[in-house]
Amino acid sequence: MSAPSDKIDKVALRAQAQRDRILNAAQQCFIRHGFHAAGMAGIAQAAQMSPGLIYRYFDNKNAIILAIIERQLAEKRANIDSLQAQPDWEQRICDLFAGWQRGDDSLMNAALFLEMSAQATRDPLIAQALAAADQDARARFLNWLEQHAQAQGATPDPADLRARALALQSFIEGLAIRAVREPDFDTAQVVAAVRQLVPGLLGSGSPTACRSLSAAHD
Amino acid sequence: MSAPSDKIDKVALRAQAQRDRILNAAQQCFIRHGFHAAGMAGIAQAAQMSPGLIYRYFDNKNAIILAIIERQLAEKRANIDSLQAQPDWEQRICDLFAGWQRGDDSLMNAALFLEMSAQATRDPLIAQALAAADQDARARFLNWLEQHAQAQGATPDPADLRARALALQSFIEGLAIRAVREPDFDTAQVVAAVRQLVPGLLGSGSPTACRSLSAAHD
Amino acid sequence: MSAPSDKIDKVALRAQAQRDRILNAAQQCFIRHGFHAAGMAGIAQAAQMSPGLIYRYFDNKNAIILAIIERQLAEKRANIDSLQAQPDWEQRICDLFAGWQRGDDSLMNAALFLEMSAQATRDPLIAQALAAADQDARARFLNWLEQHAQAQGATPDPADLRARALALQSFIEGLAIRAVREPDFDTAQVVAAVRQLVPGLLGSGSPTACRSLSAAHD
Amino acid sequence: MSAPSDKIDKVALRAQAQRDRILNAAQQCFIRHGFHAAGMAGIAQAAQMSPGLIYRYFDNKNAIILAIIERQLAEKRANIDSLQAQPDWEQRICDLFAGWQRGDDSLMNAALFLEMSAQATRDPLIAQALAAADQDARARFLNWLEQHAQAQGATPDPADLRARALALQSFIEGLAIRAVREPDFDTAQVVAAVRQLVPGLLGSGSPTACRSLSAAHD
DNA sequence: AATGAATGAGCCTTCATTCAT
DNA sequence: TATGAATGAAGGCTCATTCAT
Repeated sequence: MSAPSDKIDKVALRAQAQRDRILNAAQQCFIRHGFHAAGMAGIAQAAQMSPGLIYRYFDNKNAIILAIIERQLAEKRANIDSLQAQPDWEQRICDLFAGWQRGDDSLMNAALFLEMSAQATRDPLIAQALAAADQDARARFLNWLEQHAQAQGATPDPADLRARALALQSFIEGLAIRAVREPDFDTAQVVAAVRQLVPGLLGSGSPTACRSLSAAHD
Repeated sequence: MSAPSDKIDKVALRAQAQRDRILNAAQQCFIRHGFHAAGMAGIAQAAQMSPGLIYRYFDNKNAIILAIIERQLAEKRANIDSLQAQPDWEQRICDLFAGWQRGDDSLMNAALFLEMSAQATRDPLIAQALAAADQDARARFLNWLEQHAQAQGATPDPADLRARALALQSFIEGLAIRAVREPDFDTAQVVAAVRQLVPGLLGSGSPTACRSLSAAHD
Repeated sequence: MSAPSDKIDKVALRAQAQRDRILNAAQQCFIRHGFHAAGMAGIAQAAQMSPGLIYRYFDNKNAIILAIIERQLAEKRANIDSLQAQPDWEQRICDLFAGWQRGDDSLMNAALFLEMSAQATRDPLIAQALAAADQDARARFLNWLEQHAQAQGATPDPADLRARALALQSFIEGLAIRAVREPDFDTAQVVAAVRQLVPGLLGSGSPTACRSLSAAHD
Repeated sequence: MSAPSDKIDKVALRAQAQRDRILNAAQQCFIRHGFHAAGMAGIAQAAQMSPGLIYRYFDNKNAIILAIIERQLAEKRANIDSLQAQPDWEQRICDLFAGWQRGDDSLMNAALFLEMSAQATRDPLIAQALAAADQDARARFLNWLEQHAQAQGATPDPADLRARALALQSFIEGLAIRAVREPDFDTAQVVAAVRQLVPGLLGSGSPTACRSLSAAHD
């Protein structure tokens, strides 16, 4: 005979599985139609369950959106981690971009990212979640740049590092938009663009060098 | 005595004024609530007219969305032009960013830009309009970089230039997202970030130079 | 100088001309789209005037419908008169039918006749007008049959005559429906059908006529 | 234990019941107000359900109209069949007429018939359905007349028979209009009218028969 | 007399949510 | 737990009618 805790676990496990099934279905629908245009009926069908059942696992549609967003943000964090872990980060960014172009669901989906960002403009709860994720992402970028600099024996200005982290973040998000907008874009160009920019970011840590470059223009 | 063309002009002028009033109201509503959640009733109220009257000037809600998008794209083009014209383009980008943060309607509104991009995922007409604007923008960026390089007597690889144009475009769009997401962000950081990145973009054109620079520090 | 009554006449004449222009336009629209689906805007355009002006000559749309109906009923009466006047009434009915098929506006239009009949089901005012016209038509038919019988020296039962008048009326209206429903119908068949029925109606006095007619077909 | 087909049957049965409830409500509303003026809200109220529910069973209002029309046409066919089956068809026609006067819903409703005919002028789909039903009805009339003639040993001209079928059809439809227009009409007159006309139609082509019949009434 | 811009009530339809089974 | 029928509040849009000019 099974202990009562076993049963509880089993129940909880099943509940989580149901939640996941709903979230997967919802994500698929949201990507295809957007948060608003995707209907609960469609989500239910995609999840192969009745519309009513969804409400046993989520309070309402907005709760699903919120959950999806949180899942995506976790995904994003994982991506950043892998970006950091991989030695050839240029290639990693290019892989990210290719995944975005493919509309890969397993990665932080780019279309969903736009939807989320737009939604955050209105829903303070979502805005807050995104802001937190942003802070986290930038902190990781910063940490990464710091380690990189230290590995090179450089001691860059902290403010300078923050600026670079911000630049890196902006650039990557800009690439996400590009992936959505030009799904047939040649990835090779992106590689080149990344090669153009990111060395400058990780680069010497000597703003002077950079500055001298621009100074040379004057 | 008044010429008949006078009256025609006046009528046409008033019609255009009405269209503008509707578009301004709609833009306001769209920014606040999104394309879908914004209702015709709300737009009518914001435009201080009855809902029915709107349909004298626009076929339907979608036509309004399209018109708004086209207006925004024109705005975007103007921004790029001004970016090109101004000698201190770093400052110009920072100004852009500040405008985005303020949610300035007169500029290409950043929240609207997200909404548009999300909508383009589903509506082919919008996707097409955005794609055309993107091509145009990149061509302008490219032209700008070319002129800049020529002014320096450099003859960079065309593929290289295309990559830089793409990078510039992505970075600026990434900044737009940032502006929406962190309305209270310190602009000073952005200035620094721009200083970090853009010189690398405009830079003499030899990525080797860039790399050798950073190599020089090792 | 003109007498004041002259001016009044001129004004009244112009008013009547305007009313007619509106009615003609409305009739055209009603036939094409039906009472409900025809809009005041369309009627105004067809009448080459502004929508607002129509309300100077008619209280509202329903008044126009009513006026159209009354005009049609007058038309109908004229048709019956001509039916009576013409010696070859068989041919006259066939002509009527052909006119209905053509959708001839100058005759009592068949499509309009259906619209009117349907409307009479709901609007008591219209029902009353139609009922009066029906009474009138039947009286004329009756009178016609009486004269026909007297011309043949017969003295049929008045109840019998009433029944025949009713039959004639029903048959003709049934033909109107047929004309609307089968616009490409061969008129020859209708001629034959008329030959079949109407002699039976007129015929109590002249069996020979009846026989010779059908004999002519064999 | 219940077979799964049991449940499926029950569901399908209920669905059909709901469809019928809607159609009955719609028919009632359409008769009272016409296709256009009858609102979905009214139909829903008459069917004692919410407006939204109707759309689970019908795609849109037009689908309801179509379904109503098809139901009416089936009714019409049944009426013709019963007309043919009954020995005393004169009486049957009179019964029909009385039913039309009563606005009997179970029979082919006369007011609805007008509405349908008017609608067919504009909607090609409806026109087609009505045309098909007309062909069918006329074929049945024709068959009926043929059998009748053969029973009498007569061999009438086929063209002649077609003409009679057309005449019969027109006359009956004309009676339907009359029923709508004069709901208080004395049915006795109709009986007489029918007696006047129909013998001529069924008659072997021998006017003597025609004459002797009407002479028998005097 | 004439215009046509403006109104606003009302229509058809959708969809998140609930509830009886 | 699961279903899916049922609800009803909006939403987009039309159109008869009015009114300032």
